[in-house]
Amino acid sequence: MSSTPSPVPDAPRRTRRKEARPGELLDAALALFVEKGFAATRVEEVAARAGVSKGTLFLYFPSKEELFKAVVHENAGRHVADAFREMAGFTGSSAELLREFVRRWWTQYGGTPAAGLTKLMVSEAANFPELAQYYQDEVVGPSHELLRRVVQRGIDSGEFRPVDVPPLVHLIIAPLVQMVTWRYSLAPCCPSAQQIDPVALLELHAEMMVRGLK
Amino acid sequence: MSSTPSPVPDAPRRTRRKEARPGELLDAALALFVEKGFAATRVEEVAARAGVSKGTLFLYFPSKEELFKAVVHENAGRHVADAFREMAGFTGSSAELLREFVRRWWTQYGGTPAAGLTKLMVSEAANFPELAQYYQDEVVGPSHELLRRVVQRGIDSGEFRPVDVPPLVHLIIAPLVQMVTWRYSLAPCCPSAQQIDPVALLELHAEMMVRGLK
Amino acid sequence: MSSTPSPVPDAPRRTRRKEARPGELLDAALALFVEKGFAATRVEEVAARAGVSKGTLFLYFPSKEELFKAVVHENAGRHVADAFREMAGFTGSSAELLREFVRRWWTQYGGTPAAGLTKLMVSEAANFPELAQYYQDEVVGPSHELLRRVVQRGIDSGEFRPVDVPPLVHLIIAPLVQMVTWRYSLAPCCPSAQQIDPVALLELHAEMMVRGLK
Amino acid sequence: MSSTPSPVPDAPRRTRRKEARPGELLDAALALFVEKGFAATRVEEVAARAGVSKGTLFLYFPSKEELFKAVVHENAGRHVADAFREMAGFTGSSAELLREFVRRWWTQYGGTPAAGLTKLMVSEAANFPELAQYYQDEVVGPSHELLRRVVQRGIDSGEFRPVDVPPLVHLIIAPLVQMVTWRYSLAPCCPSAQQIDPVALLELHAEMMVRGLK
DNA sequence: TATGAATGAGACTTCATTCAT
DNA sequence: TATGAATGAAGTCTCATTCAT
Repeated sequence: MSSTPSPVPDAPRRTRRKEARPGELLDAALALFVEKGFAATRVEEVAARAGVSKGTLFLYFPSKEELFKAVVHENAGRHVADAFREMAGFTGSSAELLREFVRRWWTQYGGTPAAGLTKLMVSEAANFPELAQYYQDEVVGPSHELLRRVVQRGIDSGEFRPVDVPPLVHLIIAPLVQMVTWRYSLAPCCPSAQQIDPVALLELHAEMMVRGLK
Repeated sequence: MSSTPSPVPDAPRRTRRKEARPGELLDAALALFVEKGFAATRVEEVAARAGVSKGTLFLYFPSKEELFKAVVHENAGRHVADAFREMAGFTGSSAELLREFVRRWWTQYGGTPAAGLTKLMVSEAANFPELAQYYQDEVVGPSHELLRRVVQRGIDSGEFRPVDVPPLVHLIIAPLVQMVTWRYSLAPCCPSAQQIDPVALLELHAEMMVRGLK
Repeated sequence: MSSTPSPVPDAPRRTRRKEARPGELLDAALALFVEKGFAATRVEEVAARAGVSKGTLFLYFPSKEELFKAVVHENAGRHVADAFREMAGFTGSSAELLREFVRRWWTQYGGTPAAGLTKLMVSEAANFPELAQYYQDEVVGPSHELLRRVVQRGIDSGEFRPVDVPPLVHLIIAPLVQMVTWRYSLAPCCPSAQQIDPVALLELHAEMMVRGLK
Repeated sequence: MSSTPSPVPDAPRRTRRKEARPGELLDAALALFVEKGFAATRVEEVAARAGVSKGTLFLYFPSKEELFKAVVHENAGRHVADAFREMAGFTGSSAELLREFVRRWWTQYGGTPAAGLTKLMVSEAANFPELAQYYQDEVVGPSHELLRRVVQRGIDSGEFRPVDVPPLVHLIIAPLVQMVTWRYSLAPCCPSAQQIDPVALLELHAEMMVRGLK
């Protein structure tokens, strides 16, 4: 532990650790809040999972509620902004753009630990209304906006038939959200439930949407 | 929303209503557990909403956990069995059968307070694994089985193109589950979010599925 | 239950039962208080053991404390007064009087359920100081007074050597009290403990006292 | 009696005394359990008497029951083992050995706060059967065994007349147990009762036993 | 900065007591 | 008089938060 073979003083490592603390705590908190919910998670567990003591957690976050808010802020929004940027320069067909969106959603968000945030917001929205609003504004709203543009692009180009766009966007998003919600709630408890390959499911989903829009 | 906080406005104290109490308590518990989660709901709140005192609740349910279990048992499974029965005798086209399933799902479940159970299970599955398994066995499994039959019926008759049925069933169910999950989580907190008419959304969903299956 | 084969109306039986109620409740309460202590005994148990409902108990005793006091009053004192009377007319030797006292103590008190009162007072004296004082005045004091007279009689007649009477009385009483305390506390839990025949023990006790006094 | 309610009069709040806490809590618990019984003692009282808060008690003992068990384990058995050791090397007459046993019993146990354990076990044996058995095995059994040897030694050497040893052992022990039981139950409530000097009483007891055994 | 012992508000649960029937 | 459903004060235990070290 305290024996450093390298002659370099341990200051840099300590500094790095010190700066890494909040991130480690946020990761631990995300995982535990997702798994057990906000109320059923004890701060001591979060601290232990991050490898620090209970008191240390409170040096970085003034309360359990603030820790929760930081978890949401840390994990929300980033991916949507990225997606916006990357979708903007797309030059292929709208069908292909839709397929690309679904694929990217999985690799950048749905398949990562950050996806647990979705279930977390579902569970705790009523107890943290201002966070729910924030999540709505930063994640849900922009995501829908992005998809509205994708669909409108297809309609405008004549590739898709004219449809009522907002409801359709809900239908595109629902299976994505549902998939991650499922993965972090019932799925871990139910070995009996048949496991569906996420990628295959998403491929089929994109296919169904494209066919339904022709 | 505007549901009566107390069953009778001018009810006297200490009325004896042994028969009605369990049901009133279960209704109150469902609403509060759905809204705030199991841990964040106090038994005293449940009792108050049912119009009784804290102690009375424990006359009917030996613990908060048992109350929770009773809430799930009370609200799970009933509707699925009904749906099975009514779908069995259907004689129209499979496209119409699919549309009928979606419509019935809304009138019999999605639009009723029992739909809150869906969000409740998402939130509490990890804390009540045995209940999650029960819910999987009694509700999720049978629902998927029912839909598998509906789709297979269409494929067998040549009305639907051949598809991998299990993933498709997930795609049919996802928007339904997502809708109620949404209604009991983010929606109440976000007036800014555009409200989508459920019936219109479900009509479009059925339409997209049918088109995607031709 | 309600079918009475006898043509006699059930009024007399009811009347008899009504008058017997307090006694049945007191018996039940004595047994349970002795077994589990005052605080750990629930009034509902007492009522159930007496064959009535919880509410009925409160028709006869205004509170659990008053029930306890009634139990003590009911069982205290009676035996001592009897003993006084019977000892008064004794004409044999003082050694024989001492033996007779010990024998009578067992048949009239130590071997009856009322003996549980001894353990009860030991356990609850601090929580019911005025009852402890009452018990001291009605039972302990008179018992010691009685024995003091017995011993003094022997000394006066020259049958016993001169001793300090009050401490000796304690020594005569201790094994009696200890025996019943034991029977209602550790003995029921410890089958491993060798069972001593009470009568033999008391015979030996009287013998030791008499020998020690010669 | 005049024992310090708080360990240090001007002790600051929130002192960290991890080592000393369990012992202080056990002492406080012994005193209160003896005085009021297990059920009637509130954990908050125990904590207050030990000079800590309610929550601190649960840092050291996981429940009130475990605290009780720890109190018994802490105070049981120690003295018996000591007595065995010291009696083993005795070289005087058996009469003197008996007197020495009684004296030692008082200085090492009967006159110390640990003597309250005797009354505690009498009161709570039925509610903690496994502890009663433990107490029987660790304290009562060995004590009787020790005294059996003492008496048998006297009989073997011809100093005592032959008697049935087990009942006699009960007679030797009864006044000792009775004395401490008394001191922690009725005595504190009854100033009217004549106070007997314990040492004088025990001297007389030993004398009576020795005389009765000649 | 980091620790973890200490705190005390708050939640579940029990049960003596009340009261409508 | 008898019942037992209903009540609510009180007790055990948890855990977010504080603070001496």
